[in-house]
Amino acid sequence: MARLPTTSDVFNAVAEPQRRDILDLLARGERPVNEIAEALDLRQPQASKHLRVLKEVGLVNVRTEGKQRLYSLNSESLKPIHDWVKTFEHLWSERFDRLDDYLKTLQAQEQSHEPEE
Amino acid sequence: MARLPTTSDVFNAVAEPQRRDILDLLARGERPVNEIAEALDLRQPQASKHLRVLKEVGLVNVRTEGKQRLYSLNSESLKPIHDWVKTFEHLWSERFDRLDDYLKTLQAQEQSHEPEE
DNA sequence: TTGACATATTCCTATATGGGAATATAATAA
DNA sequence: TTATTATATTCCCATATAGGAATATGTCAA
Repeated sequence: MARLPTTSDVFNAVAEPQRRDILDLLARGERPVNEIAEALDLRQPQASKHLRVLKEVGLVNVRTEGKQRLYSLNSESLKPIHDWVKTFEHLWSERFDRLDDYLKTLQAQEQSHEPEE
Repeated sequence: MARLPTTSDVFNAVAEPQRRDILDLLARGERPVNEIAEALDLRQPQASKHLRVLKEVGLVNVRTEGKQRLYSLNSESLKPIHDWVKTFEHLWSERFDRLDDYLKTLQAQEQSHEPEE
């Protein structure tokens, strides 16, 4: 049934590089649409469209101030990605190498106690 | 020009939940296609297709053993996601609250030294 | 060779996309 | 009101899906 919509979750929303760029920019503070568009070399309508997706998945907030709409980052919405990818961290990080060795040692000891499966 | 292909990078590849499930499974060790399909309640062709995408972006490796093809996780390919999302960590993590406060204090002191912008 | 098992590929289709262009809506000022 | 500025939406289209179904390829054993 085709690919999941970009608005289905944060994973799909941030798959688009320009939307990640927007989040990177907003990490430094809230900004109006035009400033976002200019900073990232986007046309205004495309910026608005990307912001709509980010808004729908909860990655940004908006507030109106005069004619402008100020978008800001809602960084907590990135947690699901952070949490997921973190579960793999120990597989490559040196920081966890010693823990890895230790766990393997424990496992080896257990197996030596129970030879049969 | 339409959405980026799922094979364009790891961000797009892992946007599909079932592909994340496959990676979660492979984190516990290499497995043949049929076992992956069965464990995740997928038909074999769909499993093969997802594995093809994961292979193309370097998230998995394969080796042939008899009739089987054993897929394994190449966790380092997840680093780009890990690194990116980590840059936002301090925005929500309590672990960084004190550092945040400290930096704000520093900033406040600097501003008190240079009242004019 | 033939058969059985394991995996990959192809064809089909509904669906959603991102960009361009044009236009609509909103808010303020004159 | 009208003009101006800021933003959002709509219409268009080329493109890429993910799943189902069918089939092709590969590997081994008898």
